[in-house]
Amino acid sequence: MCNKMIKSRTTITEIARLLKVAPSTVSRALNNHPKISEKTRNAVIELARKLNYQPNLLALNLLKNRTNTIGVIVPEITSYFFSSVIGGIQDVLNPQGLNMIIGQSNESYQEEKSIVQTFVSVRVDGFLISPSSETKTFDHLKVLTDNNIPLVIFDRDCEELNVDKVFVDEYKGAFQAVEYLIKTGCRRIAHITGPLSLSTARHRLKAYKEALSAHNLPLKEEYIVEASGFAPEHGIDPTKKLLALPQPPDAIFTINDGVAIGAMFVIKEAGIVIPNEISVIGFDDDPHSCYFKPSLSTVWQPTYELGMLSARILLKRINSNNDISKVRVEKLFPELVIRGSSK
Amino acid sequence: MCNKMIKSRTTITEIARLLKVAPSTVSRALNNHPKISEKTRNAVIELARKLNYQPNLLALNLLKNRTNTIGVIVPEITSYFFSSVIGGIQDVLNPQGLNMIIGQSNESYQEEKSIVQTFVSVRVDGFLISPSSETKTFDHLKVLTDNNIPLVIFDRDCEELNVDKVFVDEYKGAFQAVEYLIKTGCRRIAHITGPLSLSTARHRLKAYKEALSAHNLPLKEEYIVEASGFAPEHGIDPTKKLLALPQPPDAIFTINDGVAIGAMFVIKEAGIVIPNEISVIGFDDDPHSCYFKPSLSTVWQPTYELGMLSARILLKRINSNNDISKVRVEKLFPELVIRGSSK
DNA sequence: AATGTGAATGCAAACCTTTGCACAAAACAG
DNA sequence: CTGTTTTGTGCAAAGGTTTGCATTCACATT
Repeated sequence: MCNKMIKSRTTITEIARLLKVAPSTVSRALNNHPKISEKTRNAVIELARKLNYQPNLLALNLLKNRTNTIGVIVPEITSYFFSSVIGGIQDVLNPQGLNMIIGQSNESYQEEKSIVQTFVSVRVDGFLISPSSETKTFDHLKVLTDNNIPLVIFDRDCEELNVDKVFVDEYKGAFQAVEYLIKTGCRRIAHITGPLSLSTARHRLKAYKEALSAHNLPLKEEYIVEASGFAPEHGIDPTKKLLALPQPPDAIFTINDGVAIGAMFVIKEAGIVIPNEISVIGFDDDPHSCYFKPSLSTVWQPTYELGMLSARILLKRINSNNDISKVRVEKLFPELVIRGSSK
Repeated sequence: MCNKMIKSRTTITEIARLLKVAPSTVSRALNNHPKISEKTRNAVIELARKLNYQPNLLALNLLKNRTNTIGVIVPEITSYFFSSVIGGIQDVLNPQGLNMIIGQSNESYQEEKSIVQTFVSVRVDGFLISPSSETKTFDHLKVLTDNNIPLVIFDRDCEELNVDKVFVDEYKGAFQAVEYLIKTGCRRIAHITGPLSLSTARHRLKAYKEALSAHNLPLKEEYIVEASGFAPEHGIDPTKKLLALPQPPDAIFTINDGVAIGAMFVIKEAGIVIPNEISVIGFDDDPHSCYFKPSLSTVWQPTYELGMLSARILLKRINSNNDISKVRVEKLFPELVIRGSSK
C-alpha cells in the first residue's frame, strides 16, 4: 500500500532550504572551499550527515562531462587469462572511484565494433581494449583517438595504432620455452600456433623459429600447425595431424595452455608417454594446468599486473588531458614454469 | 599543436540554432512526437544525421534519474561458472541499451558490502547479486529493497530476503549424481562439501544424505569433509583425509569440478585407479573437465541461462516500477554428465 | 467579421551541482 | 569618520534533454 514511499534522496538544495542559505554555499561547505565561515560549514556538514546526503553523481557527470566509467573490451571473459586481467583493472579503478563496463567481442570484429559504438555513446572516459582475432582494420579504434578519447591497447597489438600499449614479452617467454626443449634433448620440436592475425601468435611463432635456428635445428614447415582458437578442443586436430606425420615430433610447444591440454589428451589417448616420448609446453599458466597428469609445463604471464598497469596508464592519460605527444609502450615479463610434461 | 581541436559533439540546441527552431521542436522531431510537421521533422532528422548527432546520455540520465547501468556482484570472476553467468547477463542487457558494472567480492563480506555501497552511490538501476560465502547478515542488501532498488539474487540464496531469485535445482542434480554412484555399485560414498554458509553447499549435502538414506545406505560422518573453497587446491587436503580413513571411500561426490580435479590428482598420485577403485563425480561441468584422464563425470549447470533469466527478471522489475507484491523464485535444471571418472 | 478549432511550435522549468562574478557586511587603515 | 580591503554569501549560468503549458497561425464554422 505504501509503495509510493520512495524517499527521494536529499539534495544540496534541500539542505540549503532547511538551513536558509544558498545551494552554492552548501556546495562550498561540503567541498572545503576556503571562503566559508567555520559556523556555516559545520552546520552544513552536520545536517548533511544527518540526512545522509550523497552527491548526485548523475548531475556531477553532466556538469563535468565525464562518466567515471571506463570501457573494457576483451575477446572473452571466460578464459582465465582475460578474467584475471580484468581483476587487475578493477583493483586499480575502484579505489579511484571509477567503474568499468565490460564488453565481450567473442573474437568477432562486428561485435567489437558495435561494443565500441555503444561505449562511445554512453561516453566512457576511456577504453582498454584487447582486439578480437578477427579484427584486421582499426578504423573503429582510430575514431577514438580522433575524438580524443583515451585508449590503451593491451596484450594484443595493433601495429598501425599509435597509442599507449601494454604487452607481455611473448617473444622472450616463447624463446625460453623452445630453448628449454632443445636443451633437454628434443630435436623434432613442433609448434601449434594460434590465429596469425594476432600479434601474440606471431611473436611466439617468431620466437619458435629463431630459437630453432639459434641452435642450428632445421625448421620444418610441417611442424607448424595452426589452431583456430584457444580451447582444448582446438588443440585436438592439430595434434592429430602432428602425430600422423611420418616422423612425429618429440616435443610440442603450444600457443597456450588450453590447446596444450587438448594436445596432451590426444597424445595420451594414442598411448604415447609424456614427457618421455613427447614433451609439451604451454603458455599462460592456467590454474588447472598443474593438476593434469603429467602436470603441464608452461609460460606464466603476469596477467593481474597486465591489467593493473594498463589501467594505471589509462588513468594517467585521462588525468593528463590526453597529451598525445608521449605514447607509452610497456612490456611485462613472463616466466618459464617447468613441470611434469617436459623432461 | 592542434590538440585543442576537441570537437564538442553536436547537441540538440545546435541543431535548433542552425534550423532556427526551438530545441524542444528538435527533441520532438527526433522522438517521433505526433504533433510535428512532416517538413520540420524531416529537416531535423536529416541535419541530425549529417552532423552525426548522438543524444547526450548524461543529460538524459540526470533527467530520468537512471543510469542505464546495472550492478553485478559475484564472488569472483575467474571461475568458469560465474564468468559464463556474466556472459548470459550481458547478452540480455546489451540489446536493451543497458550496461553492467561488475564487482568481485572475493568471497569477502566486507568487500561485498563496500561494492554495494559504491554501486548505490553511482545509482545503478538494479542489482544482480550472488553473495559471498562469508556473508551471513544481509542488512546491506535490505537497504536496497528498503530504498526500492530492484535486486535479484542468483545461484546462492539468502533465505531471509524476500526478493526475486533464480537458482539451479542443486538438490536434484546432486541427488541424481549420488544415486548414480549407488546404482553403479559404490557403497562407501564420500562427499566433499563446500563452505556450509552457502545454500548451494547445503542443498548438495542434503541431497547426498537423502540419496544415501533413500537407498538404505548408512550415513557416516567421517565421509563428509568440508573444502574451504572451490579451486583444485581446496580438494587436496579433504581427499587426503578421506584416503587415510581405515575404510576409504569407493566414491567421492564433490561440491564442484575444481575440488574434484584436486581430488583426482591426489587419488592418482596415491596410485589408486579411477573409476575402478574410486569413482568421482563433480559439479559445474567446467570446460576443462572432459580433458582429464579419466575425464570427469559431473553435473552440468545451465550457467548461461541462469545469467539470462536473472537479467530478464531484473529488467521486468525495473520496468514495472518494482511492484513488490509478486516475488518470483525460478529454478533451472541441471543435468548429470557421465564420463570416465565413474563406472 | 467574429468565433472556434486544431495543428505546429516556442517557452521555461526541471533534473542537481559547481563556479565566476557581484554584492553586502564586517574589519581595518589612515 | 571616511575609504579600502577582506570575508562570507548569493545569484545565475552552464551542462543537454524532455515536457506541460502557452502561444501562434491558418483555416473552418457560424
